[in-house]
Amino acid sequence: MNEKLSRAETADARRKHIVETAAICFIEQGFHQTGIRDIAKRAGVSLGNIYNHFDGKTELIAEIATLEADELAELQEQLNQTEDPLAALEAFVTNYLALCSQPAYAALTIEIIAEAVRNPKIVGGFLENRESLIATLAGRVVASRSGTTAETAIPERDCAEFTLDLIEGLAMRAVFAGRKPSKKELASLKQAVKQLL
Amino acid sequence: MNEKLSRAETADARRKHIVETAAICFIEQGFHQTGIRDIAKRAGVSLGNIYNHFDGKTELIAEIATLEADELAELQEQLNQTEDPLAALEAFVTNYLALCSQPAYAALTIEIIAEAVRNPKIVGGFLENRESLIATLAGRVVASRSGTTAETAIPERDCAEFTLDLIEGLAMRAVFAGRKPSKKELASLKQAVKQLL
DNA sequence: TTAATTTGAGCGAACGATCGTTCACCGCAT
DNA sequence: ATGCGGTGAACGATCGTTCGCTCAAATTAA
Repeated sequence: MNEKLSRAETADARRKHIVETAAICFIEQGFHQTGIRDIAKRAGVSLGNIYNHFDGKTELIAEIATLEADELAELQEQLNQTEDPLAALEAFVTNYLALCSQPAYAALTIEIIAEAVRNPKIVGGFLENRESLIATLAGRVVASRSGTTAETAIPERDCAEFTLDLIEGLAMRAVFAGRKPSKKELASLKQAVKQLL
Repeated sequence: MNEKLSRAETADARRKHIVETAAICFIEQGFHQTGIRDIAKRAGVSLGNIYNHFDGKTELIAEIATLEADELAELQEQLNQTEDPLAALEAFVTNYLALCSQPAYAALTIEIIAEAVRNPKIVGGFLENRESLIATLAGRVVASRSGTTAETAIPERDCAEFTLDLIEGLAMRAVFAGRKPSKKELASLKQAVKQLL
């Protein structure tokens, strides 16, 4: 193919590389403890050049936030493709827990949340993807209930949110303790999700 | 009593006042966006004087973290004093949700967590109090189960953690949306907690 | 095709602001 | 007289961002 990359291609690659490097820095040092110079140095790029690709520091974390949110889309797809709703839910719990339990993912999430509190721009696509995931999840919840109709059941929307809460909470505790969730904890989690249905 | 306060008394009052002012600043602007000068100015205290009372900026957020953790002790007491375990749990859910739903409390919590990731000193008393609360909660969980013995039940310790996860998750969502949890949400939450038992 | 021109990636010094912290000094309570 | 709460100027470092510049690729004109 093309041995030489077009200008647009190298620019895109550079841009991507800068974002990834920024993510690494934010994970290791935190958003506010990371200077543009740190990112530039680590990415092997000049200080000023970063401003040729990004409006500023905020756009960097915002872009990372959307990248994180995009990972939810994959989980959502798997959630939809599995026919048996209960099996789909079980697999989702395992997969989403595995994602949230990654120290790098957790660290980034915390930085993003802390920043999003005061900067609505960052929340951007993040909430949209999550909202979409919640809706899908709620659909599977209601599907898994067919047959056992209890009129005291938790509204499926709330049930979906609670499921995410449980997964994220367990993951956060594990990450803070510097370990992966144990099999026992995963079993408890699956049990809890089942009992919420 | 004493019209004039002793030197030690005024010093303690000053210290307290500085911590509270710092908390306000951290809530409004975030930890890293707040300068020592901001705190000094707002507290009506000289810049250098803050260093007569605190080692530095980190000690301020650490002290705030312990203050936040102390609020958990009150909830724990209520949890123990109510005889009926199920009623105690219901009341706890309501009270802890109310606490976590306060925007100021939530904002501080996020700042503390984000900072605690890279500074173990801050976690200090925070995790101890939480651990104690979890233990108490687990005790009430097991008490509320007496009579209905299902051998598939979630371990009480996990059940206690899950309960906190649900409360905190719901509260965080409400705060992020700029509202209080609705009565419907509270009802769903209580229902969910019951189903976890 | 070649020549002229525009475009934008890439660079690093420089800017002004602000950061956390220290310091020498002051004055009152002990 | 001693010590400590209180002060604010000053320090060195670092911050995010801007600026003028170079140069090669892309585009247009010839």
